[in-house]
Amino acid sequence: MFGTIFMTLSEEDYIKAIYHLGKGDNTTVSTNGVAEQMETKPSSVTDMVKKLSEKGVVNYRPYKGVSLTEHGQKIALSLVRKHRLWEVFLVEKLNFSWDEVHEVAEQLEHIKSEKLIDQLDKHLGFPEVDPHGDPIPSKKGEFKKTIKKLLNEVAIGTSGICVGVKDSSPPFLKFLDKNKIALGDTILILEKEEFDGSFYIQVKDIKIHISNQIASNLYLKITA
Amino acid sequence: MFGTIFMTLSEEDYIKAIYHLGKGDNTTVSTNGVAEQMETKPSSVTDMVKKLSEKGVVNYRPYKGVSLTEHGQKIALSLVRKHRLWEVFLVEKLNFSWDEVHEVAEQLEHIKSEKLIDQLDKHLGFPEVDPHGDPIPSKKGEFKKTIKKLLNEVAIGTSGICVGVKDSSPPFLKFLDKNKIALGDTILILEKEEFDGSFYIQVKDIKIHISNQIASNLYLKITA
DNA sequence: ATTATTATTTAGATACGTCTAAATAATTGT
DNA sequence: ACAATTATTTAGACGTATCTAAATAATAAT
Repeated sequence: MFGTIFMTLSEEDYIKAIYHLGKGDNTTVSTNGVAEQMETKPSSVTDMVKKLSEKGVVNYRPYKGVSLTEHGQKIALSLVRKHRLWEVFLVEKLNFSWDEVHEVAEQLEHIKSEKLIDQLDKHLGFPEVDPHGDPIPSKKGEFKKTIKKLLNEVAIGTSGICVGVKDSSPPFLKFLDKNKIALGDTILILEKEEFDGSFYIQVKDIKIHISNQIASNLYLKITA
Repeated sequence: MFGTIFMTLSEEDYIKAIYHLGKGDNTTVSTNGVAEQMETKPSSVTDMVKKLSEKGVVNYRPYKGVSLTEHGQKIALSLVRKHRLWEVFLVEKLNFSWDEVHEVAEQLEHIKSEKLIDQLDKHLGFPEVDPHGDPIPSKKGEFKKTIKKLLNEVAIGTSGICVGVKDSSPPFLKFLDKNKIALGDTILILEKEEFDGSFYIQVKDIKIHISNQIASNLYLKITA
């Protein structure tokens, strides 16, 4: 097997876009779809997709759309791996917040060095998910599936990452803020109070008690 | 003052090359010099230097050479700062060895995020020198001067980073290896034995005794 | 099924960064 | 001081990645 072919920055961005549009499965995606995702013009996509096809990383049939080859998928997964590892690094080691990491990770994911990524992975303690709760592919490209659930639907004893709210009214957000619950936090479900459906949960080493109404408005991402 | 103008990868590389050729002072350097440093052709340098001149980062007079403007120097120092901080990161946190860091740092130095660098600096404990003993410019562009000296010429009590050998014969290198002295190691001069000119030194928490002959063949880089 | 609409591709242009070959300026040797 | 040499620039070309405008294919509507 030859080492991964050299891809330009731009080529890598297209591969990632096609990957994300195809939702990780190898779905065929449209030229216009890619153009929108990349904030570019359809004609540019056609040009690039032809080139990627020559390189053997996508399957392209004019007017019929484009999908990643096996090789293309490997590259996409490697990029996703790098992106998410860097996100963990930024949050855990450099005090970035949940919503600041994407732009920087978008740059860092293009750095080419196998050793760098392997060592970064080790340095971070081989994390399984990124700060948004999304799974980090292994070196070989395997990764766990995750699902999004409301907190009140999650089994006792499992933990997940807070990824969103159902109710985004100011009072609710204020409540979360007061209780130091933020997006990106890992939440462990300790116990359910059957009497009123309330929950005992643990957020960053602090145990708190939340009503069922709160629980049914918080989305967690959990490893399936 | 406006934030730093956007520079492409290529432009940044030229700025750094001009900076290094000018040895940090604002010396005027030749087109051919830059071409050699960059491993490119003189005509390419002329083209780029014209563009950089338009952008106000270099002073360029045809046939007379090129130098950095104050703005160009700021950019160069910022690149050097980033490069060296990343080198420290790679060695201290990711177990890279002395000689593996350059290529990767060369890529990382182009990442654009002020917060990233500030936090990285903090994460590393605000280091003053990189693994090669070269000083790291502060955010404002100031940095300490360093000089290279033979170990036997260094004052007692000072420490420096091992950056080279005068005698590179196999027996000498084998001696260094046996005594766990490697390039990049910080060496502290503890005491000098006046009787035979030998030295007591400390390398990575270990005290050792070396002859004057050894001491006069080891180069240290010390902060002036 | 034919037309209208939308999606996609092609053709030709532009900006960037590079190159080679030719022209011109600066420097060196005698 | 002039010729020879070397350094530098100019002119014209190429590859990458993009764009606009026009042409063509696929899809939807009646």
